[in-house]
Order: sequence, then structure tokens, then C-alpha cells
Amino acid sequence: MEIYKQEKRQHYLEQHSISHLFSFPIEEFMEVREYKRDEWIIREGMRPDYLYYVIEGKAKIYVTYQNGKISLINFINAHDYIGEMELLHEVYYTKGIQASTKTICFAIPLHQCRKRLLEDTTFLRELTRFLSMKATKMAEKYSQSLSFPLENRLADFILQTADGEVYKEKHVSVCDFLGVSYRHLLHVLVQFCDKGYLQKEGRIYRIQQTDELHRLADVLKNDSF
Amino acid sequence: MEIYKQEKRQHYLEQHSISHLFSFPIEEFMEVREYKRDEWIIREGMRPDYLYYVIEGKAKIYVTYQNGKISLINFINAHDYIGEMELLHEVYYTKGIQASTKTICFAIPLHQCRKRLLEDTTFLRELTRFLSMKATKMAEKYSQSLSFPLENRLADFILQTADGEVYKEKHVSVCDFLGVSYRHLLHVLVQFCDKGYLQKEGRIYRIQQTDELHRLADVLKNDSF
DNA sequence: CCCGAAATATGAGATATCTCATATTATTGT
DNA sequence: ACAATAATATGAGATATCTCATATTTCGGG
Repeated sequence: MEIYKQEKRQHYLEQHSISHLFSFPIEEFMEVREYKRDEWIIREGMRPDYLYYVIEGKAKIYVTYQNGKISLINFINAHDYIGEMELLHEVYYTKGIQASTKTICFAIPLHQCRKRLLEDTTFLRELTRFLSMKATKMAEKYSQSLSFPLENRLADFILQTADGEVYKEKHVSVCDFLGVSYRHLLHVLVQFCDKGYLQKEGRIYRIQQTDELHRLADVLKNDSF
Repeated sequence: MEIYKQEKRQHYLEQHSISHLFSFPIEEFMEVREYKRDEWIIREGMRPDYLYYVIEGKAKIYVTYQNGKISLINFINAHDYIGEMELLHEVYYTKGIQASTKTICFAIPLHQCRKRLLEDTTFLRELTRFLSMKATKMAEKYSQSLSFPLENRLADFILQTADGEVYKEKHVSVCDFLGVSYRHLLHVLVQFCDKGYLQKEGRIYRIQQTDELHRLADVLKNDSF
């Protein structure tokens, strides 16, 4: 992890200002940090001393179960908070958060700001919105995952993560995220190719029939937002 | 739906006071309402004019998918909010909420209180806590549901809903909630009986080996709180 | 008190998904 | 450049779960 100083720090504070999300001058307290790919931003079980706000990059939330199985729970993207659970709750089992690309974030020290944050209407209103979205998205995902076979969830995932007409996520991450076995993911991908929805080109997949994928993915939409 | 007046209203306002959750006198605006079993508190797609706080009873959140399938998403219990999404977001597709027992709740009129609620630190902090819990619980459920077979989730569900050593939830609701077919739920229940974890007595199941059920259920615990 | 709807129950065959075994191909550290 | 590790690939058999068909029982409304 690298902490930006001087001009570099200034640059990010100005380019990605979040002062409007607070009613007190937060910037003077904030650190600007960069985490490298695969670096742990928060280690599972270790209570963080900072509240983070991601301004660039992607990270993953993991949890380890008693049987040793590790699950990817969700992605974290730009404009997400990290560590808000620990700010709000005295007792909380901290989940592991790992950068999956270079990730730049603001780090707000809790020992200095905790009290003020919890009394700041602007911040609380903002955080409440963020959390309500998160709760709803999770609820949606939950009922989706229970109600539909991989075919539908994968179609949705492909459309969400494709770069133009190119899909190239790592299978290992995907089957983890979608909660299916590697074998089965491959199986369904082959089906998609057989049906002509996708075309495999070496290591990437090219989307051939967006409409068909949409037909599968739309089944699990209910337009909450 | 019945609106309590006079002494009855006063009684509930006093017995279940929530004035400490607000920094302005909210009670004068609040209605006290009773919904009967199966009555809709909020109809899917209809934006509610009130923020509700449940003080007694149980309700269910439903969503209808494009293919017509209706899914039970979650339960609502005493001390939960209803309608907070609509308070926080201008644009939001409202889910259906149906009372599953007689349900008594406070109803706060948004046209009168919206502005003050969104500027009330005490309320916002409280709501933020509530939502963060909700988000985390959903995230947990999500990864659980994906990672483990019904056996584990059912064991957990039985322990959570059992009254003493008696389990007597309706199969139809349960398989809906756990997202499995009726047939399969029965199948696993029979297994539990065969293994001696449960004993069927007419229409109820008596828990015989709590420890064995715990062993199954504990696999999906990670002690977040 | 009777009827129809809802809930419970069970069997049998189909599908979705998992586990394990094994091979080939990238990627990465030294 | 090489070895180790991770990612990709594929087959085959085992399980978990679903769908459909059909019977019986419970329960609320007229």
C-alpha cells in the first residue's frame, strides 16, 4: 500500500472531491491511498481504523466459513464505501476485502472523525442512500439466485461485464461469484456457444446475439430503480 | 386496515414509544394501524405515502418477476421499517408487503415529515444502523444460499423458527422462502426424520437432536455480529 | 354441514449442478 | 529460460433439485 503525498495527494483530492458529501472540512484528515492488485485493503477479522471511499479500481469482499470454504460475496467499485459497518457497529465481524485491480481510495481516520461523522446530517443521509441501495441490490440478487438457473444469471453477468461485444472475465472468479462449480460454468458457456449466443475466439468470447442474452437476463429483472 | 384512535392509539404510543429515535416530536403525526393477516400493507408498484415502523406482527416482502413468478424475498418483523426506500429515493420500484399475522405499526405521513426526517441526525443514524444490518444480513444469506445445499439452510431455518422443540412452519411458505420446490423440501424433511434429527407428530415436527441440526446450520455461520 | 380451495403427501422421471480425475495451456517468480 | 503455479478444458458418474401427476387431508365460507 502506498500513501500519496504532496502534489499527488492534492491532485486526487481536487479531481475527485467528496467534500459535498460532508458538512465539515473532511479533506484535511483524509489520506489518499493506493492498493495494488491482490493486496488486502482489510484483512478478515481485523477491525479497520479507517473509513474508505473508493475513487478508482475494483475490489472483492470475501468471507471464510467454518468449513474452510472461502466465498466471494460481492464486488466493490468506484464510489463505494468500505468499513462503514465498523463505523456504525461496535461489534462486527470484519470481512476480508482484496483489491482486484489497482485501487485508489480516500481513507478517513476514525479516531479523529468518528464522532463528527455520526453527527453529520449530510454524510448520514448520503450513507443511508448508499446502504439502502446496497441492501436492495443484495435482496434482489438473493431472490434471483434462488429462483433461476445459472443460464439466466450468467446471461445477466455477461451483459454487465462485457466490454463492448467482448466477454473475457476469468472463469475462476465468475464461478466463485455466481456460486457454481467451474465445471458447470464451462458447461453452460459451451451451451451458449452451441446456441450461437457467443462465439469463442481463443481465450475470449464474442457476443453474437445480444437480444437472446437479454431475453435470458431480463427474466430476473424487476426494475427496482 | 384499521386505524386506532383515542385511548387505543395512546396506549400503543406509550407502550412502544419510539420518540427516542427522533429528535423532534414525531408522535403527534403518527397513526397507529392494524393490518389483518394476508392484508397488503403496500401493494407492489404503488408508492406508499407513509413510512412504517412495525411494533407487532410479521410481514412478507414479495416481488413479481416478468415471467409471472412471485418470490418471497424476506420477512419483516417487529422493529423493522417499511417504506424507507421510498423515503430515500425519488425513483424506486416498490415491492409488495403483506401481513402474515395481525400486524400493528406506526405510520408516519411523508408529506408532513419527509423534510424533517431527512434532516434529523438521530433518525438518520438509527436508520443507517438498521440498513447496514439489513444489507449485511442479505449479503450473508446470499452467499449462504449459493454455497450450501438445502440441508444446511433448512437446519438453520428450523432452529430459527422453532417454538421450543416444536417446528410447525407451513411448507408452502418455507419452500418459497428457501427457494426450493415443495417436493424437495419434503424430501429433505423426510431425511431429517430418518436420521432421527426430527420426529413427525401429525402436522408438527419435534426436534430430537438439536446438536445435529446445529452442526448442519453452523456451517453457514461466520459470526458477523 | 357440505363444498371447493389450499395444504399436505408421495412416486417417478428429468435436469441442473457437483465432484473427481486428468490433460493442456498461460503466467509468474527466480 | 525453467520450474512451479494458476487457469483452462473435458469426460464420466454421483447428487441435489425440479416438474408433473395424483391422492389425501384440512379448513374457511356459504
